[in-house]
Amino acid sequence: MTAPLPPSFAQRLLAWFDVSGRHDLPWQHPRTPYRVWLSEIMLQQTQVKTAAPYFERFVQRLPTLRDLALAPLDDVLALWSGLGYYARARNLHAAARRCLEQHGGELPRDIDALTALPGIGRSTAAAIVSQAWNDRFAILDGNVKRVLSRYHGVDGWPGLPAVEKRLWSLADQHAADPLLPDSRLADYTQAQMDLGATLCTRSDPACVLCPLQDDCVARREGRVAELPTPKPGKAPPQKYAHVVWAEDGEGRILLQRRPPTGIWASLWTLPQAEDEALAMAWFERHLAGNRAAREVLPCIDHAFSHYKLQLQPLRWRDASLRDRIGDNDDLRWVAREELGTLGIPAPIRKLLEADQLLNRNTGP
DNA sequence: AACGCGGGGTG
DNA sequence: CACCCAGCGTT
Repeated sequence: MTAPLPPSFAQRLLAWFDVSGRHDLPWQHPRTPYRVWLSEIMLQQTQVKTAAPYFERFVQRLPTLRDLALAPLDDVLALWSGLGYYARARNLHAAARRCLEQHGGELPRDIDALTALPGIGRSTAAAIVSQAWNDRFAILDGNVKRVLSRYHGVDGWPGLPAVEKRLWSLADQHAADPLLPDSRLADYTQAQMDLGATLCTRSDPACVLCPLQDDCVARREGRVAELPTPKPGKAPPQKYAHVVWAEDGEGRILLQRRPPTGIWASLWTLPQAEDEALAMAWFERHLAGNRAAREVLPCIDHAFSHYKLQLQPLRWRDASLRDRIGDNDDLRWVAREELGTLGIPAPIRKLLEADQLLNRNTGP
């Protein structure tokens, strides 16, 4: 069971809408089922400013559902040209023809019959019946997802099924508010979209003007900029490398300073090679000791913002630098006690210090 | 569950 | 340039 919602969500939204909502959108005058339907289709993934001129031209050329159904598809596509997502136009045309055949030339008022028409999903069907007939159905478009994510502090990308389910549940609860009058479902639907489009915008929302600011969870917790959770980016590429862990007879570790730019710039780390062969070659080039006497340690996984790195440590004990390559500024033996005084990448430090801990606990 | 569709706006 | 926008249908 969830706690009862503040009963004033819809009321405050409506009071705000009466004063500050958008009342002059082309499809509001007159607000007929056909015009509402057409506007909702045009506004799928398309902003009002972009769609408005297309809407005006479309209804001037095809003023009724019957005109649309009887028009050649090519005419409809021509009116759509430049709007994008042309499947919307094909679906619109097909749906109009089906209305002519199956629904007496009218758009059905039944939500399931609407959803069965091509191009009309759950949210669009709800937007149509609520705006055209004041029927009590919740919408959940991008605007409402953003408003509800912030207002209720819902974490997670709204595209995730579990998150979307939660948002639908919240939208349904608000629409069921008994303080939301039967006569005002059209305005309530429009008010949510107006709030999302004009105040509760994706970036830099105008919270000080928002009618919901007093009990908005994101506002209270300072998480307005973090919600809704952005769509996860493409999986970062996985990269691999080997690191050479060489110790001398006294247990000191050979560390190398990274170049001044790039990842881990100027930090001290284990010498790194792109693959096993290059790691072996690095050992051969710089170190004297039994090349074959290496330990293959468990891999280390580390995530950067733009890629993931898996490191394969190879360890040699009792190694020494070849005579002709002595200590220099970028390569040095470091005693375990010194590790704390150097800048070392977290995963490398963890690797080295885990070993130190192990030696202390189980060593002779 | 993931993807394609698309032109336009935005940081 | 990458990402997002009054989503939906397909795979």
